[in-house]
Amino acid sequence: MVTIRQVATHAGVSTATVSYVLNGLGSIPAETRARVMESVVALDYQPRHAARAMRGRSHTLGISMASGYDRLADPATAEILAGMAHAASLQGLALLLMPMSDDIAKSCVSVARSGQVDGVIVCDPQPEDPRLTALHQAEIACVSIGPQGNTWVTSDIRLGMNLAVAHLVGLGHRRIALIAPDFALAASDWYVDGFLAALADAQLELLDGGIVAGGRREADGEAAMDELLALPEPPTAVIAASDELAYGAMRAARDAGLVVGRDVSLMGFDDLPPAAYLQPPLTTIRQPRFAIGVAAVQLLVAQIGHTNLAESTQSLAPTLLVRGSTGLVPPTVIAHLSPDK
Amino acid sequence: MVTIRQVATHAGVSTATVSYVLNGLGSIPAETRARVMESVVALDYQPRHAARAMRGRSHTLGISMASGYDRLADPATAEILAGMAHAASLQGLALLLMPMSDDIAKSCVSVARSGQVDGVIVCDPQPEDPRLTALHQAEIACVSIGPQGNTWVTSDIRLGMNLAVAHLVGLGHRRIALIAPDFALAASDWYVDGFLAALADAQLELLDGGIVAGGRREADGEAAMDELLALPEPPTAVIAASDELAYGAMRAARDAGLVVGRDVSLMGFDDLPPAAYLQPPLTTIRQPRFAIGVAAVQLLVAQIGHTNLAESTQSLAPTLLVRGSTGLVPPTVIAHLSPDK
DNA sequence: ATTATTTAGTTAACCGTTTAACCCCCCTAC
DNA sequence: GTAGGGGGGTTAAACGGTTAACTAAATAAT
Repeated sequence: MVTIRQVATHAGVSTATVSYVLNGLGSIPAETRARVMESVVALDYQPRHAARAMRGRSHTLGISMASGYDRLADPATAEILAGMAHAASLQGLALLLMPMSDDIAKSCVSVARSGQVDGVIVCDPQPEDPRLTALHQAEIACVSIGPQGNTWVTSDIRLGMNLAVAHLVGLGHRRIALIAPDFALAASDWYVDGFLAALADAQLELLDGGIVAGGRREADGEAAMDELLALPEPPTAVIAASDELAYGAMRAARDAGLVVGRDVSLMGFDDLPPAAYLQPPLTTIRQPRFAIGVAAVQLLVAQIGHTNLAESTQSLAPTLLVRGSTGLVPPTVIAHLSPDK
Repeated sequence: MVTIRQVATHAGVSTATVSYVLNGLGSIPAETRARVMESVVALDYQPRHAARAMRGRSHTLGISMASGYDRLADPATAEILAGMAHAASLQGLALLLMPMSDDIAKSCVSVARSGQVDGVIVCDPQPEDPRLTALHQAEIACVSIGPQGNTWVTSDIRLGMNLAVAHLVGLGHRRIALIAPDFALAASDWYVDGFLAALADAQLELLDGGIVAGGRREADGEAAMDELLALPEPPTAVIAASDELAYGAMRAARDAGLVVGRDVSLMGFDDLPPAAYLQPPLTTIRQPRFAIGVAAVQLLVAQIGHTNLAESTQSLAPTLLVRGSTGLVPPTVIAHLSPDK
């Protein structure tokens, strides 16, 4: 274990001087600086992180997952994490996957209060998430991935919905339905609001039964699609609020004897790995996940410096990915609709 | 900032006693212990991690990625990470995504030598990975994900190949080909060796041109499949060394007018998210990724305790997932083969 | 009755940095 | 000639725990 003292002795200076050189502080002439650096290299000195962190910050950001680390295995979460790791690495910050006990809020705050991290990124925040209230009370800098708390970053769902509807309208669709997301989702309202706003933008009316309760799993999407297809006047295009719902919807359409992309258009939302491999490949809205991770780190870093825990939020733009599951509105339906209007 | 001294004063004992109580050391009667704990709760005391880590260990494991954190976005990597996070959390250990500079080996070792982590898990180790040599030289505990270095954990590729071949043989296939993986992969030999051993087990001969150079990307798989289908006597079943290769192979088969699962059987290797959504769903070998992550943490923890950095390796069993892309050998081919033997 | 052991604690020396406060010397200005 | 002002350092006090060494009293063994 080489300590700063040994370096100081070797270079013939005091430990303070070594410290100043290493941190680029104080007024040290180039000659002394060089001598110190030589000793640092010669002894292969590496400052102890713990000793360093005792005074200043830990230069580490914590990541808190809701209820178990299974969520990490989710490709979407992984991509956000990759963005965070990238941004953190650029700033020389480390990312800590915080260990957690049964009481997640408690373990999350205790890790932060122990000073092991300078701030926390809260993933999958629930409405009234106990972690957020506890972190706020302990005055610990934090940002959530999703619209919850004071500082957060999320995907602009409304814009995404607008993109989706505009794409379908561009293909001639006028009867567009929505398979809604799990209402437990923090941003669930945004999907519906965005959808309605986009319809209004296109001067379309919401069709009867045009918004059907979805959920989270594939089976929910399947049931929802069945429901839509059973409508007296079924939609010609369907937007699922998540790719997973779309998987199920596609199966339902196929089981009903329809060719997706020709007889009925179907869109997903997320762009998960399977989307491009479905038959037909799924047209979907790609969430800017990597960018969300990057932004979260930047927001948190900004918050750590200044003590003002001011509100600060960021909505990042998703993008449209056109693949095979959407196509021109079927002529028969146009014929059917024309006299209708 | 509540310190241990304040707790000691509040409880009317010395700091040493508080420390002993908190760490469950020394001989402290229940009554004193209770008094101390009361003070801890009353003052809402939280020990500083840095101060603690100055003497003992940091109770943190480092994770080193090869060349950039993009790999984190890979669903396979994410699942391993989830396993690591799970196992670490159970032991009250935190996981640190180590920041890295241009010189990955250097930054990796310096984080470890600074004592910020007690050991390192090396992901995607390359042959002669500079991180491994540097870590070993610095006598830092480490385990790699993949067969490289002294201590590692990986999937039992040979067993997986055996499972795959046995499955196909069970369906009546005798002409089985392999699309080989990227030869830069540390375990690439295992795929070929395992395949050959499995053929031998089944008393089958390797057919001419039965192992074709693959690669890593989908396009490689497509080209390889084209090559196999152009053989004078093409195989009735093909094993791709990765799911991604299989995606391409499936496309090639379809483009050649074959129905996968009927005219030709195709297997993947990995079980990535899209596999179940291909048309037909891909029969594949599921890698025990979560378990690999768990095992890596356990191996590392074991190594950190004992100073003997003895070799220790672990191969975990993959499992067979039968889906739609494999089926009974086509009767025509059987007829064609029968007189041949 | 004396010695040995155990129990229940205390004291204080660390751990390796950072940094406020100080010192000394040389130079400049008045 | 002396006060003032930097440049170029040094000293030593934190920081907040842990833990070896020690003490004092109570109990057990001889």
